[in-house]
Amino acid sequence: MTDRVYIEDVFQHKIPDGSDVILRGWLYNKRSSGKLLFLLVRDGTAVIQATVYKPGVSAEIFETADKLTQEASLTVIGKIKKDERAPGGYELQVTDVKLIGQSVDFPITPKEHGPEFLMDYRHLWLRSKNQHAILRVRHTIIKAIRDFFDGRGFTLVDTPIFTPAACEGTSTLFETDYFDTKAFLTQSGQLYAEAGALALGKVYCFGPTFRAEKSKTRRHLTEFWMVEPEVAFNELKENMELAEDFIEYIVQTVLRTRVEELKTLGRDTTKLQNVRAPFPKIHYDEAVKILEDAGLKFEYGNDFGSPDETAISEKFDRPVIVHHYPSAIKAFYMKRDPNEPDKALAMDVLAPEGYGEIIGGSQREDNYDMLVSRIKEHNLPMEAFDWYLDLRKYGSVPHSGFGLGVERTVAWICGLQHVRETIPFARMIHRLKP
RNA sequence: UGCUCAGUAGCUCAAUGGCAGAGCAUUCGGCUGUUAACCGAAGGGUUGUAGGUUCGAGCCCUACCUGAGCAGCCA
Repeated sequence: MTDRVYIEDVFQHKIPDGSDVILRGWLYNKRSSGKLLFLLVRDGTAVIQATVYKPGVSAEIFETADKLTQEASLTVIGKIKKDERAPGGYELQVTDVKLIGQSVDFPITPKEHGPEFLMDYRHLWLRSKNQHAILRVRHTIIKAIRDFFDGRGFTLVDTPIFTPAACEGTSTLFETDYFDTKAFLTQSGQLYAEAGALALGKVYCFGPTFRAEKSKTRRHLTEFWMVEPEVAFNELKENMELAEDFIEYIVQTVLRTRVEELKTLGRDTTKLQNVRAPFPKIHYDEAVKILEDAGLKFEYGNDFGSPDETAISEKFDRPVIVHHYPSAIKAFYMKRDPNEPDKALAMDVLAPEGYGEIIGGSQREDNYDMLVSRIKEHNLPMEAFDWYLDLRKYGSVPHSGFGLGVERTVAWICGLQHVRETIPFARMIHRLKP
């Protein structure tokens, strides 16, 4: 009896040495030594070396194996053997090979390629080892996000992608035609999550968000995934504590379960080991002092630029939380500190190693009249926010939340230079295909 | 949108203003232990586009196109 097995199970010693097995997959690479062929076969779980010895198989089978090309799909039948010479310590001694689908001139060779070429062939690039590792880490991060909130009694509240108006009024939105009226693709589910929090207490939304800014940097996508928890009765302090516990949980889960993938990516994990709560929490004024001490040109009252964030995060061995930003540079819905009326009860989490802002959050304005004047100050259309204002009319409470960018988090944990590799099919200003 | 850089074989890159090149990939040949295998041979080019300078332009000049990095915006 010959069973179909996954390669991963072979390396995890789940298949007894000497077993006859069937593997189904694709040809990753091939080497030949005359009468001996080395087929590197991948099936999505791992890559195994399969050997075809000419005198050991029929001429027809040997020729089939000899003519296989990169990424041809195939079925191989053979015997699993322990062998020190094989990568991973196991190989398959082939008795039969069947070609399923041929692959002529596969564009991505095992040599170097530039990012533009690889992004053009993103649908095929996903078949390579590093991309497997990244996507598996992404999967684990997303699962950790959900496990964290689910384990704390949060309810997932899905928020709409079509929205009637800007959430924050600052960013540029993608506009679409919606039955002869305008609709915009959401840039945040937060306002709806607030409604959810006042209904269910602890909620989070998790979905794609869209920003039409013409950003061309390694940190920006036009379509990215964001998770946004929102908690009734939480104030700034509890919000920051939730954020640090959350990030600790994500990072430690990846470190525990994705050791191999991080090794494949060449990620030095020593700095990730430090990611334990509590994180350092500094007031905006302290952050400004760090910049002044570092000799950077910075005007008090401004938001931090990318080089500023890097300079601040370099002072710490784990993510740092900056709070009490000037309210003038923050969104209309952020509550001001009664003791410091020019500052918002806002907080950003800056990742180490120059990865920048991965979380932005705040305590929300919960007073009806204050919120009305904020909307006026920001020149936002009052009628678009009538339902949002209702939340302050009927049993308003202090509440807080934040948003975490999934792709920036993946880039940081994987140690990648660019967020374009952290999502299967990136959408950027110059990239709508594939 | 601004600044900087780049565009040459399928890919990654060379080529002082003077014959268009290499490695990999592909095809053919060789090899029973390869590890991005190796050895030998062959095919493969409107040098991003348009114009200009020059006896002569891949190289210099102008415009445009495409992309990358940085900045702003933000997660």
